[in-house]
Amino acid sequence: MSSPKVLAVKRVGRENYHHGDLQAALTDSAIDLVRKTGPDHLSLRAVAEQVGVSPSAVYHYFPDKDSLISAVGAKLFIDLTNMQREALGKIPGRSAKAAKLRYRELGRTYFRWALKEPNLFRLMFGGFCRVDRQGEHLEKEAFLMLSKCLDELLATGGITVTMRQYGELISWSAVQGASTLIIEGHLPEEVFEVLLDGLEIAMTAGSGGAA
Amino acid sequence: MSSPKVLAVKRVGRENYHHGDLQAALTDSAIDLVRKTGPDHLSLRAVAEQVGVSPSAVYHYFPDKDSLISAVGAKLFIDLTNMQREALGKIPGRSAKAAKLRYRELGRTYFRWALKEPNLFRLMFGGFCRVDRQGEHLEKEAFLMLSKCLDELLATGGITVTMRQYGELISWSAVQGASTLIIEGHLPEEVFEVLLDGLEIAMTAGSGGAA
DNA sequence: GTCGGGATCTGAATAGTGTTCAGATTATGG
DNA sequence: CCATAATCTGAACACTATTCAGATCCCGAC
Repeated sequence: MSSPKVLAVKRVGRENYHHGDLQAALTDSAIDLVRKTGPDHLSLRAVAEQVGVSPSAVYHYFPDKDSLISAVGAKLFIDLTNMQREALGKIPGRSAKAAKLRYRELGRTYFRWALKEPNLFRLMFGGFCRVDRQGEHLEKEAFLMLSKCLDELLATGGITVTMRQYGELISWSAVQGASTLIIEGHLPEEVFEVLLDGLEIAMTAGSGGAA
Repeated sequence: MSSPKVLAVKRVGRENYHHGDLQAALTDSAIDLVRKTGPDHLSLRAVAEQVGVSPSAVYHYFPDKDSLISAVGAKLFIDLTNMQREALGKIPGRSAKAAKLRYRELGRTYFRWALKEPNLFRLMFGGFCRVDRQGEHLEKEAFLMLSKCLDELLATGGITVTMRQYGELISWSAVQGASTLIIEGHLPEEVFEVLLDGLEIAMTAGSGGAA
């Protein structure tokens, strides 16, 4: 994800002036720096330098630093949604077992993302980027993947009718919360799988046993 | 909470030099400014100015700005824990109803804190402050309040034996996650009560009905 | 009392930040 | 091929964190 190709694709001509796609190069570089330094401590000048451009050039594509950060946030939400979609794609089948696997993998993907790139996760959910129109649209897709997953669980008897209506809310909140608490050091890493066990049991509401 | 007394308690003598408790005055002022500006965008110089002291004076009490922020974080965790304790104190009784009320109020207190002071909440859980020894001790107290609450729920039949063992994890994660998602604008404010309903039902695992 | 030592705070300086803007550079359409 | 628009630079401004030599004050020893 997030374009592993070379940053700052320059044209052939002179040293700088008009290189290929500065806007994307800037956000890519910003992601790279945020990953290392954290969403605070991100320097607009460092981003410009890494791309090989003057600081003021940034202002032709973003009105200010916060807008650049918001653009980064938008890109990260796209990346995460894509990973969720891929994760689901790798688990086919209409069985109850497959449905449960998909549900867990949805949560794991979310958590793995947070654990692998805590600083990017902090950028997304730490009040750094203001959500906009297309952000809502994207969020709707991620939400729908979860909904569909829950519908399949309901159809295969994986969850009760009563709990189905709380499915999205409880699942998303719990996974989001556990991810935060773990990367901030308030809970040990191992508890996440335990949480998934607990969620599964809670949603089945007495029809199943222990993990 | 957090000492509503006048900031920057000065001694009688000259204008500045040796005012009462600079360390506390600095953290109080920092809290005040973070509340308005957010954990990023906090200026050490602004803190110093609000207290009426030179910027370099800060470095006699904190090695750097991050340490000041960490101190603020520690204070906020104390405040939140105190509010939880107070909330529990206002709901006495050993009945099942009282136990459920206490459980919900614990979650509501957490959420109300986040909703009332989003910037302080972000400071606490946004990777700004590194947790230390006494922080762990404090966290243990908050965790124990939740555990006791769950024990009482179990004793009064409010939750199942199976779910009891996941109680702290699911509750804390879900409340933490929902608070984050709501203050960041990914979920509407009203869903929090719905989440509490869902949690209660999930923990009772089929023995109860709808809210 | 007063005098020295230690704690406390100041002032100035350094290096780095976001942001603005006049102008230099380059690409492109007529 | 040239004018125009898009793109980027360089220098400037106000602000930031951080350091350190020295001014200031409190307190205990004489």
